[in-house]
Amino acid sequence: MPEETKPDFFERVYEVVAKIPYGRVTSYGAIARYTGTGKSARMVGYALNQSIKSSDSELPCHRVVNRLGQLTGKAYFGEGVMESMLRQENISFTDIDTVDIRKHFWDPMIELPVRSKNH
DNA sequence: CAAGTGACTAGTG
DNA sequence: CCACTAGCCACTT
Repeated sequence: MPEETKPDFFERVYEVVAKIPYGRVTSYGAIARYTGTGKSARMVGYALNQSIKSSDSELPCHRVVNRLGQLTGKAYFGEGVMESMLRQENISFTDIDTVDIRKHFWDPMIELPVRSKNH
């Protein structure tokens, strides 16, 4: 029987998400670009969806929002859970379902050290 | 195997 | 600003 044949892309997404600092948020597209796939922002959300199902993921997937700061994945956390988690981290909101992404945006392309082959 | 779906985004008009 | 399109790709029907 086939085992979990997850693409490496999923694993790379998990690595990046695990490094999002407390009190910061990033976007699906930003993660997609950092992992090298560019336009597959949809798969980032898909990967997180898979991880959240295995409850012991421990990934701060609540810190991932869309490019406008909207909590497009809140439905997968339970009622008001995502908002609560973000507010607990002192993240400010500009609307009912929207965080102030300009203030809290964390771009892995900038903030994470680029993996160079020379190290 | 074809068609539909989705936690997205950038582009066009 | 709004509506629509194309690209993306794993997964479901």
